[in-house]
Amino acid sequence: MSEARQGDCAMCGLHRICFPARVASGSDRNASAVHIRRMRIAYGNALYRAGERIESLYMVRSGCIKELNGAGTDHDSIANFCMAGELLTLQSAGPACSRTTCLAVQASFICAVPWRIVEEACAAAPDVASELMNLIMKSGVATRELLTMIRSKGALQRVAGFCLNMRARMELRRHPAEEFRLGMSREEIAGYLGLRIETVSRCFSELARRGLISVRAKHLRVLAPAELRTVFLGEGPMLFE
Amino acid sequence: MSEARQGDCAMCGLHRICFPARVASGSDRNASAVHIRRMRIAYGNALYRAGERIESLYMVRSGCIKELNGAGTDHDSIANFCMAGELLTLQSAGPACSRTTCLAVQASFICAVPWRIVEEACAAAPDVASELMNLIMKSGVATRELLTMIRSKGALQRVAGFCLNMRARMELRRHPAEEFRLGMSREEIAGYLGLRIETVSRCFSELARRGLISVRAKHLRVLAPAELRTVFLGEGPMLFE
DNA sequence: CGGTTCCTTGACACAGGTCAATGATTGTGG
DNA sequence: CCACAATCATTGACCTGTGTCAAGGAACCG
Repeated sequence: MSEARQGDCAMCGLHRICFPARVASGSDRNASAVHIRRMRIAYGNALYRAGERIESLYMVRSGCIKELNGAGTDHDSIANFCMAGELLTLQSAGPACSRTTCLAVQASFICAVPWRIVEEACAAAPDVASELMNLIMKSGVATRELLTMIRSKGALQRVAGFCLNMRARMELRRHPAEEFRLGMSREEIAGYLGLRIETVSRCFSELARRGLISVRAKHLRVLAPAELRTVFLGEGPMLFE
Repeated sequence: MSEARQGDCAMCGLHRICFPARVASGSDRNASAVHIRRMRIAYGNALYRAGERIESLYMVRSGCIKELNGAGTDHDSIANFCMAGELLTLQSAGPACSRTTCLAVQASFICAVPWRIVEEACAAAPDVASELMNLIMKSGVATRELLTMIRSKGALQRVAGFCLNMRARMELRRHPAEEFRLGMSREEIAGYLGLRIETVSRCFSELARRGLISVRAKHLRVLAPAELRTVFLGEGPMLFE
């Protein structure tokens, strides 16, 4: 059973893009199973909290994790949503303690590689080190893009951008991209986008009214990505009618 | 002359906190002078532009540099202001091309260390490597804090936070912290904070009316940091009167 | 000193926040 | 499996903070 849980990396749908697997198998093709630890986080539970020492690099295997600045007591501190195939911890790794808290937005499975192993792999293989550096910087770029969006775009544009972003990430992981399930609540989306839940709701409705998406509860279907992009890029705020 | 320009690291007021100096002098105490290159960027000129290959790690020695996402053609893309003693390039270093454009907000002096030297120093000294990693992550934390501020705070709070932030950074570099010169224009502050110049102006005026700061053109004086912090932390938006 | 650019201030409009009521969805116990 | 409650999402009416437009005023530069 433990054997089975640890040995199925090759079977994992994410194997193609799995950085942990590449790290762990640096020297030995079969070592990955030994070093990668699997864990399940139930809804609402923490993977780790601010102030704790982070001993592993984590990847979301399935589900959705929200990364909160600090203890995450304020509802306005969602720094990022991590979907299947994405890495956590990149902003607060190393010897220092975590500055973020990671909570499961829905029941999630996580793969973990001890940082010690990551560091060894980086020292042994320069391409792994530079890939890690690239991943860290990319995570910074994502934050900056969110910042730019929130500074300069209206509510409808933000929500359109959110839908497109989610779609792109789903597609990257080879999920069916047209229709998928949002793991997070309206409140979490609102906090992430710097809006209120009522506004998020109104924007979803408006986009649905225009026939660009369809939403029912947490099920989202992107009907017209091209027009959605037009809305996202378009100037000015929400403009009903 | 070239000797003089390169040899005065020990005379530099920033020497205490200068990461480039520490990197360059890793093996040899006197090597720093050899590897650190100095340059002057005139007002409005670029240190580098998006798409260019970055061959050095840069530090602002004096003046102020604005880091823009992408080409920086939009006026809403200011990712950061870099003041004396602060590092650039941390988010877009390495083999990839720069994703940011760096322009001089005012005439500035820059110190540069080739990334090749940085990498060598990191390989040779693990504490330099971990310090670099820490610096990169800290720059990410700053971006996240800005994001949180803009998502959750009103205009007056943002401007108060901006004043406090500037003050703290001046203090860190041993500048006189009560009164200093803002290098950037109102338009640049507005773009950075996600506001319009009129709003920034009104907020400066309001804070001055309350006796917390005094502003005349680009000269800023922080009169009551404690009360300013109260405004910054306080809930709700601007609230004239 | 005159022109240009930047900053300040005012009047007004509107996007989105707030408050409140209703409807949908999920979870629980009989 | 159905009722019931609790939570979450939607929708409407209204209000306010900040954007927009416009008109001076101050600072900078030749």
